Amino acid sequence: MKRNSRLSLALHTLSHMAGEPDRMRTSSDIAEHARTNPVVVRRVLGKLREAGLLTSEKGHSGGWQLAKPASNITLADIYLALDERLVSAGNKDAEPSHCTVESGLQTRVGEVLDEIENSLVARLSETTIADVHPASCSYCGSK
Amino acid sequence: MKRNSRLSLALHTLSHMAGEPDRMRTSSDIAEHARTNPVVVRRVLGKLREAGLLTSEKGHSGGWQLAKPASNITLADIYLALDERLVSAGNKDAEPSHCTVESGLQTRVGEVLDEIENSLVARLSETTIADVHPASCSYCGSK
DNA sequence: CAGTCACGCAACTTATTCAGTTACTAGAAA
DNA sequence: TTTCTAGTAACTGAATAAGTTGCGTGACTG
Repeated sequence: MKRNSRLSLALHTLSHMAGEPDRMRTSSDIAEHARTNPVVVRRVLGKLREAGLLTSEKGHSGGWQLAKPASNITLADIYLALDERLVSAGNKDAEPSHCTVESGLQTRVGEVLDEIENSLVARLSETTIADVHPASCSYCGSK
Repeated sequence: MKRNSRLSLALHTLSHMAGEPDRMRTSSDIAEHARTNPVVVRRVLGKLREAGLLTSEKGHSGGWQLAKPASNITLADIYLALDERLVSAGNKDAEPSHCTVESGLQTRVGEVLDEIENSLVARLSETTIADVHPASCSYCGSK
């Protein structure tokens, strides 16, 4: 795959699920649709389950389902569940610099990036899975 | 270094320059402050020069300078100059899917990610280098 | 003019990340 | 008991990007 594939895969899968919330999907089904591998799917969806967005069941007729209505799942939920930090890179080691100006500036740059990161999450929280795949979707026979 | 290092390096360097706009800085100076390599610095700053944010001069007393006032350089300018696409991953190959629902959904997911990307750039355009390193910076003797 | 300094650039090396893959275990239903 | 599915660990391979080396080019200096 390519960059941002986790977020893209999650978004894709959950949007699919939003179309038929009652259907149980196996990781193989999902992987086939997303053109990837069942293990990769389980890895990504596992994070979403930990965050309470999905449920999974083992055994016959097992698989994955949304844990709550699509309109209650925002892109921020997904983003945070995946531990993505696209902008601020999670305030690294930050070994203190020799120079005071340097140190102060490093801190300031980190602050600014954090602010941007927060803005991004705020923006993501304004869109739900239901917005990505509206009930009026012309491709789905609404069942 | 680590992830997002280009954006971080650029931000750091330009903020530094904002403190003393008239000073000519060599890539070695900058690399030392940023704890990295002169060639890496030139690679990143070269992109910013292409975008008209910086100027560079060869030879004795050569180096790098801001091409315009710090308050006229936004984070979006930097972000775009670096060709970063943190969110939308730049609408890849997109081989058409067999399935109509699939294809429509892929398109839709791409649209959503593009919208988020645009929001991010809009947010970045609200902050300038001067905001990152204000003239009132307590660390710098304002000269 | 010769020497030095700095950018420009290409090529290579190294480290990291992550998707992909294989193989196995555990649990639930038929 | 068989089968189907998730869960997980371990490994592989590709891609990305930083780091490094070396050399060319242009500009200032003495």
